[in-house]
Formats: sequence, C-alpha cells, structure tokens
Amino acid sequence: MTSATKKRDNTIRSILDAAADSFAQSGFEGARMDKIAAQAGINKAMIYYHIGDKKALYARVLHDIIGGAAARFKETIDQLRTPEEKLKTIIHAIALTMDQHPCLAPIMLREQASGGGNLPEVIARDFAGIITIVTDILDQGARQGVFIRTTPFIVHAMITGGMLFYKGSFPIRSRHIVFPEAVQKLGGDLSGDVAREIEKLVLKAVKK
Amino acid sequence: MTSATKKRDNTIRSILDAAADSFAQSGFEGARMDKIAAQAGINKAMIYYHIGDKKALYARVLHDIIGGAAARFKETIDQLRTPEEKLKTIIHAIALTMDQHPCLAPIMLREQASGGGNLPEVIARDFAGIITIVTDILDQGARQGVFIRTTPFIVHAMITGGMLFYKGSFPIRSRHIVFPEAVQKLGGDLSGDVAREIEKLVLKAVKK
Amino acid sequence: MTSATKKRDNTIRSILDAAADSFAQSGFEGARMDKIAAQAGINKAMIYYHIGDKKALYARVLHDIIGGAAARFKETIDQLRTPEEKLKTIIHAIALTMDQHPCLAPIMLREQASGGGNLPEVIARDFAGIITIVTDILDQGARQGVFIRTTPFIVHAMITGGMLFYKGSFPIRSRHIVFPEAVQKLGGDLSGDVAREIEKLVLKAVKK
Amino acid sequence: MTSATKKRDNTIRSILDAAADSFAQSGFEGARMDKIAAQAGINKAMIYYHIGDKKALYARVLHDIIGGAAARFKETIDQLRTPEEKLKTIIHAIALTMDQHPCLAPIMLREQASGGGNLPEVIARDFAGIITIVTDILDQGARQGVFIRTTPFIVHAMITGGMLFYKGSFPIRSRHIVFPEAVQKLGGDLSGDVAREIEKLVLKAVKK
DNA sequence: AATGAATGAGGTTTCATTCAT
DNA sequence: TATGAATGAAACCTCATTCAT
Repeated sequence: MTSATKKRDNTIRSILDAAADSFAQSGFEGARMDKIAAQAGINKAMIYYHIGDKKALYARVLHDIIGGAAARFKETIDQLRTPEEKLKTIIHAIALTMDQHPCLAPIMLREQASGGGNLPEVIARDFAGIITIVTDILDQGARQGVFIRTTPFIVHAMITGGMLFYKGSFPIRSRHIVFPEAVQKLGGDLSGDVAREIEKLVLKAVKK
Repeated sequence: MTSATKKRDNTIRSILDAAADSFAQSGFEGARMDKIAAQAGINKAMIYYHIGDKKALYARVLHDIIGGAAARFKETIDQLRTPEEKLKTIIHAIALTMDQHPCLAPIMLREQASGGGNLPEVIARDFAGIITIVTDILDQGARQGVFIRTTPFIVHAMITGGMLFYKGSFPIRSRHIVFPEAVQKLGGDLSGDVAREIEKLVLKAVKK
Repeated sequence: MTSATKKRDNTIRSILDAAADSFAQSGFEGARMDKIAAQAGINKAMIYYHIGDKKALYARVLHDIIGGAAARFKETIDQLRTPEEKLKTIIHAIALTMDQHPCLAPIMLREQASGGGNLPEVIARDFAGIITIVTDILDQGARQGVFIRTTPFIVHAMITGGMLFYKGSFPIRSRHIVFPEAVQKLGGDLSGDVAREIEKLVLKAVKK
Repeated sequence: MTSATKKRDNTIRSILDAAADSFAQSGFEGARMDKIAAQAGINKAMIYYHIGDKKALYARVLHDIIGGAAARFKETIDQLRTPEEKLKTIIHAIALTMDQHPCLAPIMLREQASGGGNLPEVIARDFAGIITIVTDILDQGARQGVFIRTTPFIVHAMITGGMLFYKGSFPIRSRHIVFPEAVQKLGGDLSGDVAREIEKLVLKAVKK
C-alpha cells in the first residue's frame, strides 16, 4: 500500500467518523458539512473531492456502520449450534455493538422516524441482513420445537427496539428529575445487566 | 365563545396539525416553517403571532401529542384492578394511540435519537408520565406476587420500543424486496394482531 | 370640552409620549409600532386611526418636542433686555429643556446624523426658530458693541452641540472604565454646574 | 503577500467602506446588509464569512474609523510642545478628520443618541482615547498657568460637539429656506474658516 | 373608538456547493 | 490533493400596515 493511498484512506476514515458523529447527533438535515470537515480536521472541499455531496456522505456512513454490524453478527452466530445459544448470543452481540458504536442507535432511530423510504438499496440490504439473522434463529427454534410459534419479526422488534429505546431515552431520563427514581438510576449501557435481563425476558417469552 | 376566539382556536389547531405532520416527517431541523404555514392554510407570520418561533412550536406540538396520550392512558388504567388486566390494557392502548396518531412514533423516535436533552421540562414530564404508568403496573404486580421481579423500565422499553420499531420499520420493510417474505407481508398497524402478540409475549415473560 | 374629546386627547398624548421615548431611544428605523402601542397602553391600530403611519407619527412627535421648545425659548428671551442677559438666560433655558425632555437631545442628534433632508417643512421651521433666537442675540450684542464679531451660528453650534455631546456621551462615559476619572465622575445633567461653566466659557469667548 | 491574502484584504476593505457609508447614512437599524453587499460589489454571504453578523460589522467599522482617528491625533499632538500649540492643532486635526471622513460625524452623533451603552469595549476605548487627548492638553495648560481652570471635558464637548452640530446641520440648513440668510450661506466643511473661528473662540475662552 | 387577527414584503442569517489557485 | 474565497438559494423571523368585528 503506497503512502499516498494510506493518506487518502486516513482522510476518508476521519471524514466518515466525523460525519457519523454529526449525523447521529443532529440527523441528516441538522448535520453541517462545515462542522464535519472541521471535526475531521480537513478542508470542506475535500469531502466533495473524496466522497461527494451530503447525500453520498450519508449513504456511505450508513453502510459503513450498519453493513459492518450485519457482517459481524453473521460471523458470530454462524459458529453456534442451538437456537437458544444463538438467541442469547445475538442479544448480547447487538447490545455490545450498540454500546461500542454510539452512532448506530441514533442513526437507526432517525432512519425509522423518517420512513427511510429513500434509502439506497445497499443500506436496506444491510438492514434486512440483521433482521434476517434474528428471525432465522427464531424460526429455527420453532421448527426444532424449543421455541413457541411467534411472529419472529415482532420478537426482533422488541429486542432491537427495546434496546434502542433504552439507550435513546438515557439522556432524557438522566437529565430530568421528573422520572421515577428507579428509572433515573439506570445507566445508558446495554451490555451487562441490561442485556442479561433482556435475554432472560426474551427467553422466558419464547421458550416452550 | 366569541367569534374571535373560535377563529383563533381554529388557526392554532390547523397550525399544530400541520406542524405535527412536518416534524414527524422531517424532524425539527428538516421541517420548514413555510411549508407548515402553507399546509395549515395560513400566513406564516401567524405562527409567530399565535405560538412563537420554531422551537416554541415544536415544544407545543410535542406537549399536545405526548401530554394528551399520557392523560388518556392514566384515565384508562385507573379504572382497572389487577396488574394483569392493566398491563394487557395499556399495551393495547399504546398500540391504538400510535396507530391513531401517526405523528407520535416518528417524533418520539427522533427525540430519542437526538438525546432530547434540551427538551423543555413540560415534555419531559409528559414523557415520564407514560413511563411511570407502565412501571407502576409491573411493580404492583411484583408486590402482589403475580409478576416476577424485573427491571420494569426494561419491560417498558421493550413494549414501547418494540412498537416504535415495528411501526417505524414499516416503510422500509414494505418498500424493499430484500427482506424475508414473512417480514415483508407484515403491515404497519399495531392494534389487532400485533398488539395481541406483544401482549402474549410480554405476559409470558413477566408472569410467575 | 366633552368627555369624548378629553379621552381622545389623552389617547393621543399617551401615544406621542411613548413614541417620543421610542424614537429617542432607537431612532426612526429602530422604533417599533408594537412597542409604542404597548407602552402607550393602547391598541396598535389606534395609532393609525388617530395619527397615521409611522412617518406621520414621527413628524408629529418632532413638532411636539421641538416646536414646543422653540416657542418657550422665544417667550423667555423676549422678556429680557441686554444681549448678555439674554445669552446667559438662553444657555440655561436650553440646558433645562434638554434635562426636562430627555427625548429632545437624542432625536436632534439623530436628525442631524441622517441629514434630516426629508424633514417636513414644519419641523425645519421649528429648528430654524431656535437657531434664530441665539444668532439674533449674538448679532444684537455685536451691533451694540458688547460682543465681538463672530459667526453666530458657530457659537450656537458650540453651545447646543456641546450640550448634546455632553448629555449624549453620558451613558458611554459612565458605563466604561476606560475614561479618565475626572470625566467618568461627571453626571449627565446640564442645568446647574455644567450650564454655568458653559455660560462662563461662552461669555469669556464672545465678550469684548 | 499571497494573492489570496490580497484578494481577501480587498474584499474586506470594500465591505468596510460600503458599510461605513450605510451606517453613516441610515444608522445601525436602518442599514441593510443587502445594500452594503451590493455597494461593496460582493456576495452578501461574504460579509458573514469575513466579518460576522451585523453587530460585528458595525463594531468593526466603528473601530476602523474612530480608532484610526485617535491614533492619528495622538501622533500629531505628541510632536508639539506648548498646550496652546497643541490645542490649536488638535482643533484643526479634528476638523480635518471630520471633513475627510464624512462617515465619522453621523456615526458618532448616532452613537450618542442611542446611549451607545452596548458598544464593545474596544470602541469605548477608542472613544476615550480622543477625549483624553483634549482633556490632557487643557489640564497641562492649567497646570502651567496659561489656561484658566475649567472642566476640560466640557471644553472638549463644545469643540467636538460644536463641530458635529455644524457638520450635521448642514443638509438641513442648506435645504430649507426658513433659516436666516447668514446661516444658510455657511457651508458644511470645517477645516479652514470654521476651524479658525472655533480656534479663536476656544482660545479666548480658556486663555488666562 | 377599539380590538385581535391577518397580511405580505422584506430583513438577517445560514449552508450546501463550487471555483481559482 | 488541498485551501480559502465565493455563490445563490433558501431558511427563519419581523414588522408596518390593514381588516373584520
């Protein structure tokens, strides 16, 4: 890899990171090209040079984040046998990913809010990938007779949606005194206790 | 009620309705005051005259929607006895409300995405109101020995977050062919089958 | 005078007072019809009903203030004999008027700043009236041989301009620490010590 | 100096010149960013890019004009010995500056009219600089026994205020026929006869 | 005479994007 | 590749003025 290529990759990496931050925090409309460039430590025109306009940047960021996650999940799950093991593992994997990539949750929440209808096909595919993993596990479990018959997507919605809600509500919960004390004391991280509780609830719900 | 008051109320109502639409569809940053005024069929300056600037309008819309829902929920639940009855009922009530107010889900999703930390206290209070209702039911059930001990907020997150996810993902699911067939066939409405399935799963998860 | 007429006069009076305040503080462009109406305690439309548009209001205010002053000065001076007496008296009269009508100075300053070219004739006449009084005194003194020959208008400029400068600079002087201590300690009122000092200086300058 | 820097400086200079004009003619509130940009021959957004918002532009213009004058005055005066020489010279210097910078007088008049209390410290400092020069001269003269004891700021007010009044009243005087003929015949320029007359009057007033 | 609602033009500011160097 | 300047469209908001009651 030549030094020029490495430099180029570095530039692009820093742009994507900064952009992910901005899009997560402010959404597509709220994000500012100026701020992204500044945070990336590069000249604004370089974004256009290396990546393209705001829409292209957004698509690239989304693919970067969601596509990566989908691939990692698949890899993790494929090494396991039983649906129960798989379900437990994917729950913790999703939780861990959301904790490690704080941009993921906000961006997914926003995409859903806006109907996401104008998403490029690539991203929809990534998105579908994650969903398929979970629904496949549940279907497999049902076929093997260890899980009850459910609408797998609804279970997936409760897992992923629940986590998004948990993480997303953290700033609100923690900043305002009007919430019940027990709620206010909860943190924002999923992996650990929260993921374990979700695992417990989900398994109790779906196991025969 | 004088004629002027009636006119005023009409104007304000049409502003709030149009604004809810826009905010839901495009988020705070993406919404356009011009478009809101046009859709409301009034002069743009009237928004500032009757309500205030964009931030004030947003707060008002949120309070209108979320505050109204919180109040309705409370009323419904207070008439019931057992935690199980209450839990079943609130699940269907939340589902129904989300179906009837299509703005609710997108707006809540976005608020969570952006951390919502700078929400006015009023809205946080409305928000907390809904959460308190659900967590109280679960606490009550646990004390009475009919529910297992859980972290009630996590259950609430899974119910509400699951519904938001289900509704929010509808446009994406239905527009792209890359999703599993079973997922693609699902609709966007919660009340009815979906709410019943959620009810079933949640009760199986929390009942002793 | 009927009760209706009295009420009408009261309304107009309160409008003019509020308007004078606003125009003095913010200038023609900076003044807001809303604020004037609010301060006058009347409905905004009443300004248009009773007086007319912003320009008409401004002209009316100017005439009210400057015209009144010119008339009062003339009356005061006509009762005196010697140019020296008259000159001393007019200096104190101008000083007193500026102190009693805090709107006068700002409005005159602004009018001069903007060239005042589009002033209605009435106001120009009022303005000229004041100038004529002073220059007449100086001319008379020169003819009688008690004053040296000067360009009377320049003396008038130094008296009036000096007072306007003194009063106008008060907020700046008193609010910032960067001014010499002796300057910062001076007040904003003219009548009294300041007027006496101006009188002393002017007479020393013009007396033969 | 790079070509980019030169271009930048040109742009900024043309903005400041156009802005000085507009602020002088119409005041802060009356000035229009559109018009300033048009007169400067640049794109409106460039003002915000290079300088900032309207307030920042105003401050910059004031500092440019008043700060520059203060510095020039100081330099001129420091080369002279006796208070009398200094006083004569500063009078002519102020007169010349006001003639050469037609924006100075209107802007200062307006600043005083509006109390100028919310001026940035920088400008107040410039302003104080000029005042200090004159009052120092008078103090020095008094200490040396060549000038009578006065309140130096009042003398300064009469000099500067008188000049501002003289210049400021020119358009009004010359445009309306209602003024005494002798007044109407006077011009608008200070340097030359007018400054000499002021010099004469001031020295007669303050010399022992 | 009085009120509150309404209007439309226009003001300031922002921002994605492109250009010249 | 990289930079800083430039552009133009459009966003938010204000305000003098008028209308309907």
